Amino acid sequence: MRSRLRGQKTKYHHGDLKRTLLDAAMTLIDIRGRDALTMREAARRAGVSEAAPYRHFANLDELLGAVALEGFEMLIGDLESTSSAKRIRGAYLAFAGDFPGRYQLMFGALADRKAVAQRKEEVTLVAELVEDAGGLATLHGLAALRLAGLGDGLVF
Amino acid sequence: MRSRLRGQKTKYHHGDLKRTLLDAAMTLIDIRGRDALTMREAARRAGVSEAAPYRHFANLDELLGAVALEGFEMLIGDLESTSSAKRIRGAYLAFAGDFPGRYQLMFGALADRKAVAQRKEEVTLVAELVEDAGGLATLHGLAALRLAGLGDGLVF
DNA sequence: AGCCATATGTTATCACTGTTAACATAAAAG
DNA sequence: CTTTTATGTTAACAGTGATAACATATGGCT
Repeated sequence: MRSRLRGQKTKYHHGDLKRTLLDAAMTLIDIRGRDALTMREAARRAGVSEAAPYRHFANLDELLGAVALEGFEMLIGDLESTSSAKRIRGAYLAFAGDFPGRYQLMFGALADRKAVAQRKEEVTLVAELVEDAGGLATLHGLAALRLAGLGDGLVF
Repeated sequence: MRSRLRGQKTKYHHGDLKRTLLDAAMTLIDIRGRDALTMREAARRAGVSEAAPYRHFANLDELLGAVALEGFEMLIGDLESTSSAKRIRGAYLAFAGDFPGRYQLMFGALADRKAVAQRKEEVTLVAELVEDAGGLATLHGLAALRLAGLGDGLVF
């Protein structure tokens, strides 16, 4: 009967746990870095038990993959809604700067081979979108070096 | 008295543990990836107890930093002993391909701020060495995307 | 030579993590 | 309403970084 009440806090079933976990994961990864994202910490932030996430993500890699995928959707959206080459370049670098953890995850080495394959489509699309704005290799190099704190002296 | 014997296996003191740990770390990181390098696994490979490494490296980050530093020395050596722009580019990409884990560590995000600062000198030197060979940003972008399994379609 | 400070090992021990199994409950389908 | 299924919980396991307490070499000093 408790479940009939509309108070969210006492529900046995969360209702939107997958979404909440993803949000928590993205916040953690952007604010405190990739290593700060643990399955258990995401669970804590979502207010569920430490094993609950495994009903929605088979393992940590899968959660990381989901975060990366959402990142690509965001980035592609940003790039597609931008016109000039200069602005596309700006949008690309802004995304990397605004969501550093997510960005590193998106273009970093993934353990899971399936995730790498899936990611290729998105990366190919991104590469096409930035082709006239410097090219993916150069933009990614710039973004990655900046995020590593090594981009100060580099000019484009 | 046991110590007088020349048999290496029964020595209480290892004699060259720091070097051995570094070698084990580099092997692990290149062969099985960054996550495969743990303080304890390095200790096991060196044949010492799991706490012994802490006499030589305050923590895992310091060990990672030492690996990165050696990587820079190697890379800089490679680049300095190469002449034409084309060959420099080749040497750069070859290093990244041959020592993927080390490369990602060298140019990846580091938690330790001190390590980032120290690394800047090396990176600046590398940037100068490859300036006429495409530039660091582009070369790093290419190398990083390749290591992430995303470099197939990219041309330079 | 012997003595002592120091460097370098070892053995617990702690808190935290990923992950799974066994169990509990709510929601959905019949 | 009953049964199945989805989605939680709790308890456990092994592996990890790290530290403290202890043990043993090593090298300098007299």
